[in-house]
Amino acid sequence: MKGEKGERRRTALLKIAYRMFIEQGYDSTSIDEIIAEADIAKGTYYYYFPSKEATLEAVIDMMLAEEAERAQAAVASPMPVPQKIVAVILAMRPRQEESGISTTLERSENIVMHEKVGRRLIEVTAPLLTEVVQEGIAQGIFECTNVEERVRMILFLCQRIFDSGHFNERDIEVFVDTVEKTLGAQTGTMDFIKGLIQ
Amino acid sequence: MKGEKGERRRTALLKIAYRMFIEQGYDSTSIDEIIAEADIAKGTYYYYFPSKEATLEAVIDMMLAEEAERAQAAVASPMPVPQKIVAVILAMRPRQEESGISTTLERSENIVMHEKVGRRLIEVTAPLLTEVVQEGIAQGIFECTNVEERVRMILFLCQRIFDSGHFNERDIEVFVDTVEKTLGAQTGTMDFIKGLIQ
DNA sequence: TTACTTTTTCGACTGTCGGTCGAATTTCTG
DNA sequence: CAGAAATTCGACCGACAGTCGAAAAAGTAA
Repeated sequence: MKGEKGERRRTALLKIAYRMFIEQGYDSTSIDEIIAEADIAKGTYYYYFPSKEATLEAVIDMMLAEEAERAQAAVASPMPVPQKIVAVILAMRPRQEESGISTTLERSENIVMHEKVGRRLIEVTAPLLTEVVQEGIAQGIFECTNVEERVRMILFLCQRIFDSGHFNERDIEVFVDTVEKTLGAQTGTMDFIKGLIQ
Repeated sequence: MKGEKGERRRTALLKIAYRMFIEQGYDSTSIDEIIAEADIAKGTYYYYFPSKEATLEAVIDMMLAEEAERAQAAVASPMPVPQKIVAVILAMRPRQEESGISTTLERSENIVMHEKVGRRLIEVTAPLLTEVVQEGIAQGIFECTNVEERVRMILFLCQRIFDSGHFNERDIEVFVDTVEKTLGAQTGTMDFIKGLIQ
């Protein structure tokens, strides 16, 4: 009939899982390791999570929540449109902790986690960026139809850029060019993106 | 000092693995199932493949080989440029057998396989399409720099379209529009793509 | 306090799976 | 035919996700 103590334990487990998933990757973190770290029996773990994958899902929610909040705040603020775009794109960037150790390096593993984070990130970010772009259209900076689809495409490309070693200048140049053209912006309008990537 | 009989067994195993990976997905196909199907002892299996993942790699090679050959032939032929592009894009389309049962449906599993196939497919296809686009530039159909990067980006988007349920008309319209603009083609030049997707 | 119900915890156990290994068997070679 | 090399075998291992019944802890009502 309670649940408050239980919630705290769940959160604690979530934080441990979060850290370990980021440090060693999802696949190579075993439940046994998590419960050892938490000093907990296996049954207890499965009292709070139905499966390992459910834990990953919850961890991802946790990761995205803060980031989404920050991006949302930026979008709602009275910033100029280009700066809002920067804010949203920055949210797409892999978190420092991640890139530090595992995710970036051994990305042939961790595909599952990486993919899931990516999908969710786009889901969260797309409506925000759509709003910004529509604001830009109202201001005459952009000119296009099918905003929603264009935005999703841009975010998708953005993810690719951040993902693997696709970091050379040419790729970025093509990306910026594509963004400008697909949104119907004047050439050079989006040049500032180049700066914030490297 | 031989290897001919051995090669045949390897190929047989590869074909079994290929079929089972496609029918049930990579993750949910166990080595035990494969060797049962092949009526082979486990040691024999590992005499031919160092690991399950190596088998997947080999299977993917097998899958891509034929497709790449066909695309290559089309590119080398004296077709008009647009038709060559069709040929390459068709090669990106998920194979019928795949979409039939597992890969498309339960794509939350099979991520590993799906991802690997995707990467390899782009690796194989990119140089071909680059060649075609350069031919198009020579003919004045396209006009752009950084062809290699643009092509990779297009293939990437193409994959996304075929991937998940991103199949509505608007997405395709945006895709076609982006391709035209990124290659510097006249509006409408690439409209034929719309037809060949649905 | 006591008697009870509910929530939480425990850890031994199971089944599956990828991979190993040494020995047996077959095939090649001189 | 003898010895070497290639091939096959299957018992075995360790790791791991997940289960289960029972015990302990916490809550409730008298």
